Amino acid sequence: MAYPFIKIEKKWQKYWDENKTFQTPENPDPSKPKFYVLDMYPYPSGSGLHVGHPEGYTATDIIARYKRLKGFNVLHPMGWDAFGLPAEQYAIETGTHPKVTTEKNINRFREQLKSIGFSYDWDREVDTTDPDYYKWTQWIFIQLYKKGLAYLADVPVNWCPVLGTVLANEEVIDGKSERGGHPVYRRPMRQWMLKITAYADRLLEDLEGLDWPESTKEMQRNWIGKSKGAEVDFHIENIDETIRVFTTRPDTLFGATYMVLAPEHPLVPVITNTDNKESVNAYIKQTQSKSDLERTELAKTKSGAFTGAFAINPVNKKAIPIWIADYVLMSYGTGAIMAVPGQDERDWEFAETYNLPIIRTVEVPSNFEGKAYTGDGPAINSGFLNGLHVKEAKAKMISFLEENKFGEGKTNFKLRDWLFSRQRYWGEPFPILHDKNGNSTTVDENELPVTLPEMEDFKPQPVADDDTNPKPPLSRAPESWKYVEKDGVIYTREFNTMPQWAGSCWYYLRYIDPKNSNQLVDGQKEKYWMSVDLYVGGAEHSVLHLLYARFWHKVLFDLGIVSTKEPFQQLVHQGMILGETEYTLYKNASGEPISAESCNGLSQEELDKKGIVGTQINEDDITKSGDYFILKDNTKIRVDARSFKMSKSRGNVINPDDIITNYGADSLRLYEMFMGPLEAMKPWSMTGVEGVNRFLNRIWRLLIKEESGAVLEKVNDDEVSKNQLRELHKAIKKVTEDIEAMRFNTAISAMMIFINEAYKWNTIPKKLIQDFVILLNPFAPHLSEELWTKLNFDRTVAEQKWPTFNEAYLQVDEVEWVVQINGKIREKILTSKNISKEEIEKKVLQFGRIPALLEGKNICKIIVVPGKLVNIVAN
RNA sequence: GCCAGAGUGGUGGAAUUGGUAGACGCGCUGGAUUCAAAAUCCAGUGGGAGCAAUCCCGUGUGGGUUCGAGUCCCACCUCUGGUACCA
Repeated sequence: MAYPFIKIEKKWQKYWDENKTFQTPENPDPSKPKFYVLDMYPYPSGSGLHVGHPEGYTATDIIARYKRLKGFNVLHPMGWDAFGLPAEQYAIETGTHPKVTTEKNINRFREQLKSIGFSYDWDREVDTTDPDYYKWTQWIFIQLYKKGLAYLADVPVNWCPVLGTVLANEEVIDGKSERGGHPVYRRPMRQWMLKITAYADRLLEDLEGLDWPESTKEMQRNWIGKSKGAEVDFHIENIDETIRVFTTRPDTLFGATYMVLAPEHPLVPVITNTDNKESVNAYIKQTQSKSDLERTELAKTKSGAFTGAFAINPVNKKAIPIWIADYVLMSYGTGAIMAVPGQDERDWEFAETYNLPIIRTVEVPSNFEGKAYTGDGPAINSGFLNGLHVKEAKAKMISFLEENKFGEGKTNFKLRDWLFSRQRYWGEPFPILHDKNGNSTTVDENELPVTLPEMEDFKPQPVADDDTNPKPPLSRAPESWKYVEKDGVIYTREFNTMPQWAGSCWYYLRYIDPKNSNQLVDGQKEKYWMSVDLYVGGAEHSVLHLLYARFWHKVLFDLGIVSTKEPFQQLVHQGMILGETEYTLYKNASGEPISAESCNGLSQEELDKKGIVGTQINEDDITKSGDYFILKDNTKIRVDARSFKMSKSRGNVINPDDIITNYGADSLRLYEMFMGPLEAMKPWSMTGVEGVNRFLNRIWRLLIKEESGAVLEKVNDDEVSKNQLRELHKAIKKVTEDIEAMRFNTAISAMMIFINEAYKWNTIPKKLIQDFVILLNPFAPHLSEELWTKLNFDRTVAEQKWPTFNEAYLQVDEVEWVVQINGKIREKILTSKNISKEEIEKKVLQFGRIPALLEGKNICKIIVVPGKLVNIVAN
């Protein structure tokens, strides 16, 4: 019989709610240390919570409850990232206002989170779509604007026709939108930009001090993409123009045999001669018509066109041909390069395609077989640089360029300014007014927020062609909203809205002071709570959210609003939870089973074409042979064993509500933590859930009479035995250390070991079990509170102190040594723990089979690892 | 291609600084209980040889360092995530 988890969990959730058990006081006791533990707040989607959410949330909840018991003031809040495309798409499809859907979804999410028993301070909830919240998002934008960090610009943007909006570079992956995977095209548009590039160096440098996963820091470094080199001016033969190029390899200037401009480079029409005009224009047209997707897909072979013009290499005055090619991007560097095929793989490929000369300027190693050589070596064919290695040659060339005014040393970043406007309805309106001459100004700060107008039709409008600018939904807002009179001048409001990232750039600050109507956050409170001590969330935000939030935080730091350089001191990503492992048997068109290796590497399309169907089969029908699974009754047939990402279409989605109903919230929490390391990707297993549920039942039955619910007689006031004390303190030590290191799986295993031991005891002293119930509390808070009450202990677990372990209790009188001969275990021997090195050596040589095994051998050496192992080296 | 991380039983995963590989859970096998089943409890469970004591093999592969390697070094293979002409 299962313990009555439904009743227990409801009871305690209600208790916590009514007593505001986990409320963080407005003015916390300053004598206590603080701990700010933050979850990445969810987007409240219509499908509710999935099992991925409670993974990170349980981890932080364990930490929060543990830290409270440890005597910390804990800030552990939750809120909603509620602006964004899905609510709006849904609204468009159903005609329901996004506000309505959002509210409904938020209520559902809140209810679900409460049903898992998370210890959030619900009085600090934030909602990015709440005007009281986005008032401050708008306020921050005004500060950015005032600092010159927000500007309007005509720039080539990522236009996604399906979504009817532009996207930031970070939101485009392989030429497709990050959300939904729709194609993205380049087109020029006048848009709001945020000058994140002004903070590039600081965003890069300050990564150093952060306790973040190395991979995430590396991703941000790559995204910022700092590279040092030089800019060099090339005069154009017979035309009074110069073209500036950026290169990271100024040392290879002698090997520049041609030059390439991006097709969009402004000097292309100027320098192209009449003979080549037609082919150049044709090439430009060809590149323009491609989407980003096609452009990357077709990037296998290099293409380009000759302009007919020549540039003069400043270092040797040689004339080199100028080409245009789409492998040079207008958006990076100067949009022009000097091509050095000898030392650059792309240039080599292009030179091969168009038969352009190749000069090596770095001596290749004797065993080198490739084409372009990008490694180090002495310079050759390079005049005054000959013999110098790359580093010295670079430095010498840069001073040569600077002395002769041919160019200068220069650092470039891959990071682009952040495209900040979206042509959608469901986002923060910009606090910006435009006059009829095209000048813009900000709304007065005391008139914030600029609320979203009520509208019937909030669909984005498709645009006919690239020359028409899309009309954002707000352009159809009521006149009373659209036009504003200020000092006798009629202004038009900005019709674009902010991207979804805006609200999440600073929400962690609002939790500190969520109701403040005068300031974004009170300075004193900010100083107390910041920075976030632990931030847990998905790795998918490694670049987007985490980079944007760091940027805003630095701007707020410069404004003196926040006191720390960085918002999130420690960051942990929870791993993805996959569906249950599936065993797939493939069958060919005639329905006969075929071996899995013949389908490996084939796409779903190719499988469909061949009529191959994968069917799921039962684990009982297969067996393992070597590295593969095979059919039991046809051992020639290999079967695929894999777990997949949960998805509606695959039908392998696990709903946390079902787990709570069938096994309880404590089981859900415990299972999510017991599955494996928090950061790892791991498959779901229903039998695993049953396993931890069994464990909770075992705890219950250890102490409680099943029929009556009363405490068992063997739970009494007896003295705690030495053995019991040791087992308890082993558990305290392990659980404490593992929580600190966020190794929750092994912490749970330590509690299981304790309970397994406890089942062997005839009596269970209350004193002993009391500490165990506290250990259990962060993991299974409902069960632990209920047991606490049943055992008639004082107040609630949440008000107790975390037990400390005493090393003295862990001591044992006897130790077991492993006796090895030449590294192989031959005997085990028990001795008192205080035996000396000499004594154990002597003892071991006469013990058990050891003398016999050493017969006829010379002992060279005896290695003793105190209290553990003796290794006799003999030949 | 490049960058980062990971490969351990049938399975999810444990193994402080190199020192008993496989903790704990799942599954499986046997037993107890039951009219029977479920649930529960007890025992066993890496592979191979042997009646047994015991021995041999075993942490992706191949080398190396060491008294001793899952752990350190070199080369390679596979998988996962990120990225893609960034000059």
